[in-house]
Amino acid sequence: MIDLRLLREEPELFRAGQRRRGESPDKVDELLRADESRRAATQRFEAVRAEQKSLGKQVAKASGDERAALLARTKELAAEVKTAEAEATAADEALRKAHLAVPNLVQEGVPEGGEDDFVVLREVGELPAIDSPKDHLEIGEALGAIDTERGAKVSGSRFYFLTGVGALLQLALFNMAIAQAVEHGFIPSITPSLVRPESMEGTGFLGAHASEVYRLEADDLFLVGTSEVPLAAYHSNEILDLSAGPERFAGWSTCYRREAGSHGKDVRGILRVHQFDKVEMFSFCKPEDAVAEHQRLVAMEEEMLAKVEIPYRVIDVATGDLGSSASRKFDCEAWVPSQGRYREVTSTSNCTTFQARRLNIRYRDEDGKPQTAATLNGTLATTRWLIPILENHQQPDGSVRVPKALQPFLGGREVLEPTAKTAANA
RNA sequence: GGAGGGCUCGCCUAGUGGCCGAUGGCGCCGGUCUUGAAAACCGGUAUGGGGAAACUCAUCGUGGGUUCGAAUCCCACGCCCUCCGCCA
Repeated sequence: MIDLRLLREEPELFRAGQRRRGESPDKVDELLRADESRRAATQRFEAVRAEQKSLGKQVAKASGDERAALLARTKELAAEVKTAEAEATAADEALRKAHLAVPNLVQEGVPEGGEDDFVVLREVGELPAIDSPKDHLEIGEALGAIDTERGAKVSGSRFYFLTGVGALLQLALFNMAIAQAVEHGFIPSITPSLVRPESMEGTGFLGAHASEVYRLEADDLFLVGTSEVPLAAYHSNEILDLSAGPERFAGWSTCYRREAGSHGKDVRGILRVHQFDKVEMFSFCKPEDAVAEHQRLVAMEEEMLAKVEIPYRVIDVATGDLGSSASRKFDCEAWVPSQGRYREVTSTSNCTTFQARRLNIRYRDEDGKPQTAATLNGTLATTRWLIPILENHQQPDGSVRVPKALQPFLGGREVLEPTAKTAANA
């Protein structure tokens, strides 16, 4: 939710923001009107309510004819109050709807356009020279690491088993991510994967992405698509102490996505799946620190990518491809040799105060007054990372070299060898 | 699945129809005292909306109802806790 005070003062700022996103500025004007009629309705209600209260006090003291006369008047008022209140409530609801419809203000400098109009900020690392590279699934199957056939048998398409070194590799990667997060002052956390509707709603995932979300109808709970949801909701309706700096979390959770509308896209292997694991960073900070915090999160992601020795590029996502909460988004895309292109492996968004306003997350400023906090999120590692790791480090004999930084987390293993016969096939 | 208890201002708590936005304690902030601190004492200390301001309105888990008037009475729901059963 955007800042209504700022909207009243500088509506043009938000109209321009809508145009930059490629959306109509009409929503901004609708919001302005809703805001105005809510204030008018509120004032009408408050006026009659104030009268009712003061007359009510007189009734308590009065007696006899005086009391009877007052009662007659207050009875009329009671009806007026009731209608005025109903109108105020309706105006409130209308404002809320209009408020939710306006996305966050886009940060200065974000490239304009759609999905393909991102700007490449930098490319890091040398692309490996691999003759006819095998893809991650072929490598993974030879290593006895990935089993999509049985995943499909047991759970359906876009499901998989990680087995043997596949399971170990993911655990190693995630442990390395958590270790790095702890080293940088993030609070390691393991979060719920099922959340209540208000948590889902508060983080904005029931808006445009509602069809992406699994819902357990019998219990009215949602399966999260990212631990951003529980981490953001963690401090909902709280006033934080940010005097010592941002509060940072690294949450490890399983993530679930319906992948509705992506039928036939990226169907091979584990690139696009219904269930995966992820370590997600999440920061609560003061709004003035958000831009610096965003850079910090990108730096964390790049540190991880450097550790697994994968070539990547960082892109500045264009306005039309931003989520409604984000003011700016940087993605890191890893080189995938079998596809000869970069694929997204991390994404970090600066949500400024947009998400926190909706979740009612505040902090106290120097004067002790509550102010809306800023929130940011970013990926530190996911199951998808196994793809560039396996592919970039594949060797002609079918083995896979383990990046140095990862070796301690794999019991010192330097190479993953193919198994003639995997345990699963035995 | 069954039975019971609870939900009030950071925490604990008082409050059974008007004098209640709400008591007291703890904590926190400021002051007095002190070389300094502690103790003691004094004062302050919820959030949001509207208003230039004076001020005003809302909020006692949520939503409805009764009433001129509800933290307080009635109904429904939510959540938390305990016990029993079942499962792990």
